[in-house]
Amino acid sequence: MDEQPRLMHSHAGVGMAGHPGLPQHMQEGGGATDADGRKQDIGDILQQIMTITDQSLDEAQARKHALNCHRMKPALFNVLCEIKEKTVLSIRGAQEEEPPDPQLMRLDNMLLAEGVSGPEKGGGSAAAAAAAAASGGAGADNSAEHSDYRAKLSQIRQIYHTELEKYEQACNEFTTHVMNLLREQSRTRPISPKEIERMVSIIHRKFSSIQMQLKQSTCEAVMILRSRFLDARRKRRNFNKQATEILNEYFYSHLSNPYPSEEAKEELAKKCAITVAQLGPGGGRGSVSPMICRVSNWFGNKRIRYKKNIGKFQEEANMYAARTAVNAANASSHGSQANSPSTPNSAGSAGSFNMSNSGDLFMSVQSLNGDSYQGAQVGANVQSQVDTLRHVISQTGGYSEGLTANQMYSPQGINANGGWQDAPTPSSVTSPTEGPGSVHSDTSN
DNA sequence: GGGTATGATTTAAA
DNA sequence: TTTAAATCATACCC
Repeated sequence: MDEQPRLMHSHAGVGMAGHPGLPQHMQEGGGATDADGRKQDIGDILQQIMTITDQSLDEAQARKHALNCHRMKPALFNVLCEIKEKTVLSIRGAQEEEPPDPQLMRLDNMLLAEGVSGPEKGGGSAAAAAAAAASGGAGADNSAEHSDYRAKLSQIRQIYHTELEKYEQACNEFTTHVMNLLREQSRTRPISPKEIERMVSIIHRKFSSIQMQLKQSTCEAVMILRSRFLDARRKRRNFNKQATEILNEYFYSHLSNPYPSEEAKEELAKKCAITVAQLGPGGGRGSVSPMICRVSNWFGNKRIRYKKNIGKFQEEANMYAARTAVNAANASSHGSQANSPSTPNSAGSAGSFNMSNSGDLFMSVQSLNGDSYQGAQVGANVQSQVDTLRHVISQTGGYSEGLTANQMYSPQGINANGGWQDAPTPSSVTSPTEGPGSVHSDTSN
């Protein structure tokens, strides 16, 4: 473009009497024949312009060149300038600055907050961190899931940036192309800088609307990913049967005070092979380890459900009482006096706790005898109790069959106030002591 | 599909 | 911070 485009400012002063669109020289020496000839010329030029698009590129270039060199061209150009002047006036109103699109702003903010746009934060994202924080301390243990989340988010981020770059490149290319075209066209028709500016802004607007679609899709993808991630975290995973049995054994053998200490919880978690659960805010019950949290959850649920419906749990209580009694008896008969009350089953075998010191066991065993509980019986011989129990079992063919719940088991652990017999002081299970009103005894005595 | 069991979460209290 | 209690949400069973 070595030739300076003839922009609109070059036509100042155009217009005169006779023919407002024609310059002076076109109206001079006017005979009828001349006028007719001029009209014919203009008509020809216009006709050529109209048909220029129907021609091949080479032909069009040749025609264009011919037009540019035509003697009537300056006159025609000025006519077009004048027409343009009026047109530009009419479109001036549409040039107003538009306020930023609120939806676009929302999308931008969201992408920024999710870590998709803006600077990348250590390969992760603000959202991942937020999700981790929302999970209530389970973050470290869920690193696998987090890394999965981060990887997917990073993928989204990458796709987003690639697409965005493509759009921007296409936008720039298209803008350059249109500007070149307009510059080229400005040789044959008047084009104001504002008009070019306007065209560019139209192009940018079109591309930004496409960008908005991209941003919207990205946001949706992030939302889906996030909801899936969080939903997965909320999923309940049942404990396996063995874990439930271990927990139940502990619960029923510590019925008077089913509040395992932190250590006991940890031990239980290990014993049960409790995996990391997806504990959300509050679900952790304030504990440090998520595994311990799950144990705490289990005990919390168990305590409240047991208390609410003791009758329902009687059979279960009987069963576990009998089982622990057998375990105690076995331990006792092997001469291995239980000596580790603090940590469940530190001496016991495969998945059962040694409850030799558990007063709760006695409560159940004594109930099996049909005797009402008497504090004086505290310290009764373990073996005799177990023998009785075995007798009952052999007679009934099962732990509870043939016996009513009341015969087998009477609700224990709950005091008249609806609380547990032992003070609900957590972590006291390590060494159950005989408090006032306590109904259990320690066999080690 | 509906009922129940059960792990997780939330809220309030101590 | 832990717990009780209520509630939610899902797994499981029929």
